[in-house]
Amino acid sequence: MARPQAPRGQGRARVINAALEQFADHGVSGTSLQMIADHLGVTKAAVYYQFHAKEEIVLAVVEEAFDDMVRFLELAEAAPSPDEAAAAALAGLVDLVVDHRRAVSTLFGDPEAGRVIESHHRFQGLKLRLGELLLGPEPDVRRRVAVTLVGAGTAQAAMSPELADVADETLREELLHTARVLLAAVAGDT
Amino acid sequence: MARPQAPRGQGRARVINAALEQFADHGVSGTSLQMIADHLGVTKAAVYYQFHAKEEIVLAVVEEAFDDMVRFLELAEAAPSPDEAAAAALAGLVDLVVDHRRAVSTLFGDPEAGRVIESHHRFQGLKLRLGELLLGPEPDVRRRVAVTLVGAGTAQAAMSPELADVADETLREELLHTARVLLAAVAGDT
DNA sequence: GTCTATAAAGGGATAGAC
DNA sequence: GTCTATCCCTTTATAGAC
Repeated sequence: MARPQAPRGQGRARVINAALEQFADHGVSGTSLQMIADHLGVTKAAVYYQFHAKEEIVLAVVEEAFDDMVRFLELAEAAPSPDEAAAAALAGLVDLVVDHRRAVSTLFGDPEAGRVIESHHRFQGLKLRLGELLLGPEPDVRRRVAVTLVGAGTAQAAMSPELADVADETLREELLHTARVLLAAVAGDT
Repeated sequence: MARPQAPRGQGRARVINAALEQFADHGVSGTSLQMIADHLGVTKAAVYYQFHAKEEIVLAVVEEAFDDMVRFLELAEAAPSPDEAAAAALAGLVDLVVDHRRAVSTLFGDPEAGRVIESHHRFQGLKLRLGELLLGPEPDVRRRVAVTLVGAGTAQAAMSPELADVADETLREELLHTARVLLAAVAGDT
């Protein structure tokens, strides 16, 4: 809570962090610029100096996590086989959600954040590319359900209060293990 | 969209349905009473006649689904063994989320709905009871992660746009199958 | 049971002083 | 780079006519 003349030029980053916390707790729509400003101990006008609109803040929050996503998608897409691509995508997804445990609720759950994401073409294809990597070629309904469950479940589990006491590294290992076991099991039966 | 003099006395139910749609699309905080009223083709004041505050609407929406939850929890808790209790709880959960595909996003994802749920003691214990049934006695971290992933993933998958084309019955079967396979697989290894 | 009108508060956003 | 002050709009909620 102490905020003793934070280093200059860090204004944007501080706003992003404050916004992230509030978004996670109240959702994007439930967070006012006043809340963000109060949380930082500054005025609304000070926040507007860094971002000229609320949507820009949402965009900045989203952008951080999605940059990581682009990176692992490219890695996964370069894999030699669909199976290896799926495995790489899964590992990347787990890393992403664990690294952004707090941000995930905003990225995946919030309707307003979703609208911002959809309105920016550069994010458009990402979810689709992830989906295709995890699904593999010609998925049946069983695999589609399993992949959706694993994808959404992984993200939700990472941010779940019930698992807040689990350390990042442990969570990463267990999520990866659980997801792998499930996808392998579902691939096995027909 | 046609709303030709709906049967009298159905006012509350119509408001609940309209609210549900808007909550799912915009979140609770992102939904104003004006939106609900517009969606119904009436005025705000007409909505206020049915519910004296926005929170009451949220409560009513939540209540419908949670009534079903109480029912299957009691059934599951009456099961003779922890394994059978977990299986019954899982089946109940799948039924619940499939029956309320649209409402699930509000119930599980929305921060504002969460606050309303927490502030009403009669809902307090439900999530805990469900957790205990699914976890079984003395769960380790692996099972905790798996159960959280399955629980959250099941709910999210049910409301996911990617699976919107899957029929209720198919979705029910596949979700149940996937969840069972996963929990069995995780129970097997140590 | 539904309307108009309105009060009171809070939201996003801007101008301009310092 | 941060502040005060302000504008305009939307929100929740109420009062009272029909």
